[in-house]
Amino acid sequence: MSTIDLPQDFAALKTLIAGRAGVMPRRLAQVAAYALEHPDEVAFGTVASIAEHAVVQPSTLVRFAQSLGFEGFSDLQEIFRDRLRERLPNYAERLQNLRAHAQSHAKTSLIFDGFSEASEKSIRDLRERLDPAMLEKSVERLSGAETIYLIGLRRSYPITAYMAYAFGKLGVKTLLVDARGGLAAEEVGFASKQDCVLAFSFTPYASETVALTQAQAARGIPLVAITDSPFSPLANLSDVWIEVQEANFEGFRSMAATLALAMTLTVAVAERRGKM
Amino acid sequence: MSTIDLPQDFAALKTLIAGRAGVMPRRLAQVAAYALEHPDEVAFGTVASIAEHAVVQPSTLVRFAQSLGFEGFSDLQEIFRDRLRERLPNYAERLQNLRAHAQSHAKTSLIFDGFSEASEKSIRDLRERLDPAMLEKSVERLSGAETIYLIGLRRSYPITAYMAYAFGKLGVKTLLVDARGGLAAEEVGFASKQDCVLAFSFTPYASETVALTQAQAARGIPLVAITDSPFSPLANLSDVWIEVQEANFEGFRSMAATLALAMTLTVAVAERRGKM
DNA sequence: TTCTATTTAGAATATATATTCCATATTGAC
DNA sequence: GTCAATATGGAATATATATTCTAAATAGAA
Repeated sequence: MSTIDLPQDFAALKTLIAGRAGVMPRRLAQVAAYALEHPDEVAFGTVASIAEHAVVQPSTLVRFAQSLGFEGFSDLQEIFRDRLRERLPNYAERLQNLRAHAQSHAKTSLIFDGFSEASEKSIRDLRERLDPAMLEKSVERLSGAETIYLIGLRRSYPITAYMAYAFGKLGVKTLLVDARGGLAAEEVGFASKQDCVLAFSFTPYASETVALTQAQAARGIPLVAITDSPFSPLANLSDVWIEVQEANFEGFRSMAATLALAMTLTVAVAERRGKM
Repeated sequence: MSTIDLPQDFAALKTLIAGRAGVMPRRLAQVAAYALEHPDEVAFGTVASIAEHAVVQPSTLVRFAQSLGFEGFSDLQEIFRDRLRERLPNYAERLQNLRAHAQSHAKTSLIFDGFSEASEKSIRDLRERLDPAMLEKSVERLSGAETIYLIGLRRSYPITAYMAYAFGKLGVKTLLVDARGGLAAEEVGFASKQDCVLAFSFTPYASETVALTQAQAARGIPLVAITDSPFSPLANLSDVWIEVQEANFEGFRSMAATLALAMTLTVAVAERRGKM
């Protein structure tokens, strides 16, 4: 059996197994049925534990994997694990798959696919993980502010730039702190305790963002932080902070989840303001 | 340490780790940060492989787990595995819960839901509609340029700001045309036929973007346009243009699809450049 | 039925993996 | 600075795990 037509993802594996369902020896068919019915067990279990559940011998699992063309059971198990971790195949793997299936697509489309998937995954993850109470607290704090100071550099700058624009249209007073004129520290220095700082920073945390935010926190200016880990230098500066982790493709992190969150904050704050 | 207060699920684990983030020894903090950032790797990896990725010794992982009260690393790993097990089958359920929960509790969560769905829909739509041939042409034209002039104002400014940042990191020469100093027309006037203009504009097309782009097209500068309709004033300025329609929530259009496209162009152009 | 080709069970083995241990390094209090 | 307490690196070890192997069982063809 050649290595070329090995299934690379769960869908392909299912197809392969379904195609052979009729001509499989009894015990192998038993394994196949169990595997498709309990994919989680297969992903996490050991050969021994899975064999026990499927009521076969451990060696049967190995033979099953080999009969599908895998070298051993571990290779087959990887497919089940990838399914759970929703691993986005990287560019090189995509190209390989493409060649294997001889479909003629454009290379750039693959890259677009990758970024689309990263965006979708990021949003899905944040939907599951976002803490509604903390979101509410953020909106409350921001809507209480006279002026919102937006701090975000490098990768986070597009986010704050968007918010400055949208808040502007909605009549919420903001100050976009950028490092352009080298006056960032002076600008944000005008913030008072009636204002609020909204800071964005992600690994590797831009030192200027961290320094500016720390300085304001030390002065007792209310702060809302958006960052990617409890270990972020922004996380321990404020009791109100939101964790956002973006998936990446080829090392380029999506911004889709952060942007959706930014839009949410913008609209929610404007709406609450309007009611007061 | 007693066994009683051991975290039983991922959320509790995160809380526990976040609480100790400040008072953790260096290497243990390093493990904690890695674990929260790459929960999938921790779920599936071996002590050796995880240690390698986190750049610590295998024994550090065991000590980390023990410092949290677990008997060994394997017990801790179970929490990470449970997290993945729960997710896939219950996803639809969780979404429903989120909606139900949001309705009773927090209005802001509903807004976030709305923006998430708009983002997901936008990306899905673009994946279906994007013409690979036109995408390829865009990459070709952009990668042939000496300098890429990025034009995008208002809602499109975050996109061009992102591209300017990412292109910069990748060593591709760009000029971000913004209206800050009122010098946009002069800046973009330096463009030559060896360069390329990449313009973004969506309804209602910002007059300045349209004017700047028209002027350059009239001078014969190569142009790639990203816009939202064949009737856009940008669409008939260039034979190379891409249509992107974003879904909106409460009148606020998503930017997820445009951003995924922008990332694609950035990476594809940089890659093609690298090969020449 | 009889014979042959497959398939299977289970033990044996080789490999991978988590954990422990201890000498060395680092940190923090005085 | 000095000392004690704590943390770390890396080798050693015990354990778990996948895989292989062989005799026995089963199925299929004549």
